[in-house]
Amino acid sequence: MKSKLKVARRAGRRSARPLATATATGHMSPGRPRSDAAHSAILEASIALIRDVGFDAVTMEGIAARAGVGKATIYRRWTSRELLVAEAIRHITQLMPVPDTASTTLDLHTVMRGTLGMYKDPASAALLSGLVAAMARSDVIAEAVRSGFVATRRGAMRTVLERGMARGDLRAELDVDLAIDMLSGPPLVRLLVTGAPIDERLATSVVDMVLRASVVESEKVRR
Amino acid sequence: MKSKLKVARRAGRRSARPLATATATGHMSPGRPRSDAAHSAILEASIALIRDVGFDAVTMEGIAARAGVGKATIYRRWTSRELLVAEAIRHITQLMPVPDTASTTLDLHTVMRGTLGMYKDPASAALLSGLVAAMARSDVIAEAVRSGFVATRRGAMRTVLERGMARGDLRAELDVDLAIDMLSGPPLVRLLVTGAPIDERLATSVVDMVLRASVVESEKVRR
DNA sequence: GTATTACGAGACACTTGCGTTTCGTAATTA
DNA sequence: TAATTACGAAACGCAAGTGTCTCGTAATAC
Repeated sequence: MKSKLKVARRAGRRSARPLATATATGHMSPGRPRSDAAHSAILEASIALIRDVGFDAVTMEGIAARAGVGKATIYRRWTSRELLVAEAIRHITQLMPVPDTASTTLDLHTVMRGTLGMYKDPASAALLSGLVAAMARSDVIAEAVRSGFVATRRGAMRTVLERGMARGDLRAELDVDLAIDMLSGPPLVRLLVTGAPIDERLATSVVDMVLRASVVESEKVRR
Repeated sequence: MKSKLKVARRAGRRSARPLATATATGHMSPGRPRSDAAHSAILEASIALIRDVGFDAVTMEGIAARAGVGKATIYRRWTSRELLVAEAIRHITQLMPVPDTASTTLDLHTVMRGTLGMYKDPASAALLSGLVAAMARSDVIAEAVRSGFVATRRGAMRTVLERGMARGDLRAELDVDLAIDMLSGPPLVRLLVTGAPIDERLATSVVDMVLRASVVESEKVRR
C-alpha cells in the first residue's frame, strides 16, 4: 500500500502541473513548484490511517511515513492535523447517483442499498466510525464531514422522498428530515453500538418500516 | 469536582469496610486493606474524564490526579486503562424503570423521553459520544457498554414493545429489534452526525413514526 | 508492639509525537 | 547558468505519558 502510493507519486510527479506557485497575476514564482502528487499522497495517507488506526492515533509522523514524504512537506501545506484531515475528507467525498425509477419504493431501496454497501465493507465501516469519532473531537472536521459525506447521502434520500411526496406516494405532512434519520439511524446504531449485522435484510426492513409510516392512508391497502 | 471527590473519599475512608483483603476462606490478610473509597474515586474520575476530554485523551496520570490518588494505587488494581474503563462503565450503569400504563403509546413516549433526557444534557451527551468512541477502539469496553448501558435502555424499550404486541396494540410480526433501532437511531444520528436538535419534539415524532408503522391495521383508524 | 500491606506523592528512565531545522538533491524561472 | 523554492530524510530539543520504584505515613492482623 505504501509502495503503491509511492509509485503513483513518482509517476505523477513527472507530469505534475504546479498549482501552488501560480500567483493571482498568473505568472509563476521561481523555484521548484510544490508536488501535487505529494499533496494527494498526504491526503490519501490521512484517510488510510483514520481507517486503520482511528482518528486519535493519526499522527503527523505517521502520515508522513505512510505517504512517503517528509514532515516538512506536510507542514508547508497545513498548519494543523485538523485542517489536513478536513481537506482529506473533502478530497474523498464523491457524488452519489440519485435513483429515479417510477417507484418510490424501488428508489428508496436502491439508495438504501448503496449506503449499506459502504457499511458492509469492513474498510469503509472502519473509516465511517473513525470519521464519527473525529467529528466529536473537532468542529472543523465535523463541518467537513457534514457538508461532504453526509450532505451527499442525505441529499439523495431527500430527493427520493420529496419526489415520492410530489407524486402522492407519501404523506404530504411527512417530516423528511426525520424520515432520513429513521433510514440512516438503524445502520448507525448497529455499526457503532450493538454490532448487529448490517445486511440486505436490514435495508429491506428499514425501508419497509419507513414506508409503512409514510404512505398516504389510502395507499395502505396496496401493501 | 475534584475536591468534592476528595472529601467523599476522606470521609469514606474512616468507615471503610475492607474488601480486597478478604480471602476465599473468609479471614483477612495482614496489613492495611485497600481503600474502597479510592477505588470508587478512580472509577468516577475515569468517567468524568471520558466526559470532559474524550476517551483517547484519558491518561492514567490524569485519572490519578483527578481521583486524588497515586498512580501505584491504580496499577495495584488494574493492569490496563481498558480494564479500568470497562469497570468504570459497569459502575455507572443503573437500572432503568420500565413504564407500565394501560397505553402502549404513553409507555413508549415515557421511555423515549427518559432516554432523550440524557441526550439533551450536555454532560451526559458528551459522555455518550465518548463511550461510542471508546467502543470503537476496544472490544472489552464495547462489551461493557453493551451489557450495561445499552442493554438497560434497549431492554426497557423491548418490554414496552412486547407488551404492546401481547396486548394487540402492535402488529404480531413486528421486528422488535428493528423497532428499537428505529427509536434509538434518530437521536444517535443527531448527536453524532448532523448535530440537529434533540428535543421533546423529536421524542414525539419518532414514537409517532414507529407507532404508525407498527400498529395493527384495524387500529389505524383510531389515529 | 511487630509485621505487613496500602496509601499519596513524586522521582525515575523510557518512549512517542511535536514542530523546527539542516542536510544534499531536484525542479523550476529568468 | 544563477537564483530560488520544494523535495525526502533525519536530527533536534521539548513536552507528555508510560509503568516502576522509593519515600514516609497509615491502617490492619496477630
